[in-house]
Amino acid sequence: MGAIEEHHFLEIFPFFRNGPHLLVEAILSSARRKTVPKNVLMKLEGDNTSDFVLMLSGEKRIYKRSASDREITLYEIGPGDICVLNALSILSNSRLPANAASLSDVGMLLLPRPDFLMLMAQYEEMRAFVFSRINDSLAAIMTLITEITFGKLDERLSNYLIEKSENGKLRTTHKKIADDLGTSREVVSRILKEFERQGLVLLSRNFIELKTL
Amino acid sequence: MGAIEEHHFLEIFPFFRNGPHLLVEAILSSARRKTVPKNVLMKLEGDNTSDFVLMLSGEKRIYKRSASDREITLYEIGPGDICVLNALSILSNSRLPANAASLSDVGMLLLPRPDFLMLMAQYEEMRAFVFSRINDSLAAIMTLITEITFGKLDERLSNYLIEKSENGKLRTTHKKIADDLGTSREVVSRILKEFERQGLVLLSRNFIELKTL
DNA sequence: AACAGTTCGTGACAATGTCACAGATGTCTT
DNA sequence: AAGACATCTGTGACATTGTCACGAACTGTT
Repeated sequence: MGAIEEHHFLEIFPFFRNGPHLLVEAILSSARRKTVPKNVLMKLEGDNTSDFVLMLSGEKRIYKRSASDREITLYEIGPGDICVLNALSILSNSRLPANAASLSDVGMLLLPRPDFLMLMAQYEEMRAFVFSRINDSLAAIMTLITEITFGKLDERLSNYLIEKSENGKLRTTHKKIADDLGTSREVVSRILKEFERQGLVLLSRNFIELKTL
Repeated sequence: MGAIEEHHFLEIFPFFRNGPHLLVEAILSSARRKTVPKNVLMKLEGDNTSDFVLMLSGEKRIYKRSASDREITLYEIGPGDICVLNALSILSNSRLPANAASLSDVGMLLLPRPDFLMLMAQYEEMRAFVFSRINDSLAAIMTLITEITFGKLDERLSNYLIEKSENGKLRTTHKKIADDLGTSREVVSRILKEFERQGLVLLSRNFIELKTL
């Protein structure tokens, strides 16, 4: 494991290039590295958080679950991100209001709460970094609320397909799409089938191909 | 107008009783007081914010609007509150992602951005206060997402009626309820009428009475 | 080839959103 | 008091989305 090298850290978090060198050193000396394999449930709603998380690699999904079998993704984070809910839980010493799971193998830096609070107290740049990331996620959450409240599902789904696909190809299940969008599997299947009838996509098990790029 | 007295401020923001006296003095000396009458649109989505707002009296509604005529209330703030979106916009120097309107006559303290940033830099207690308020609002927003995604509208509506009514009485319109809940006026009218058929409420123009307390 | 587990398709019905329009109820004017 | 007017409410018809129940199709394993 060992410490991460500074130049590597700065590649992932270029924001700190303009900050004081001491801040970067402080982060790297206090933080320990952790890796988590793909598809692991990392935090449950209600859990406490003792460490501030800086994402180095991989993707993480933050989501809510309902009593029945439904879910909705609040946001995802990747390399160079932090997690709003994680940060605020630590800063205000409260429990997490959502679940977190790894979407791929994840590498991260864990900064113990006391060290994090100290850095937030000492460094203007640390605060600016955290606030801007919190603000970004919050803006995304506002957009999410607008979309689930006012948006049409077929549009949300087609945006989703475009965003998630690579080269017009997407390897996933209808259930996973439904869990991201906050709807049910049947509805996704239904709309996708309608898309297929219109010649927009090609469906097969675990796979969707977009025909109109 | 004039400066607010310290003991009055501490009644509304008891959190600062345990903090350093200097912090309270700094807030009160930098802040200017402002009042806004009822039902005034105070901020539009996309506006910039130059001041940090501390609510002294009255209620404010933070909400999103759709292209059509629909709205949804994200949260409301009252005396002793601050506004997450306001705070984060200032801290990260970005635009507001939602609208704000006064629900009643509102009295507030406005703290210019530079002063606010300085207080956040200098005082642990200021940070703790702001973070805990941001965290509370964020938790409320998470709950909102869960409810609009997984919740049934009749339950949401009956909770709303119970919460908003005083002595089982509520003076409002169906449209306003719809705008709070993020649905349409017709749907609210329909469900309310069904409640009335079940003997749960009594409906008249601009007025709802709950029969089952 | 048979089996088990998952994924997908679909009909039927319930809940919610949209549209169109009529009727009811306040307020204001005269 | 009567009428004019704006606003609020009720409702039918239809579209979209959510739920339930079931079976078919696909995949990997034995």
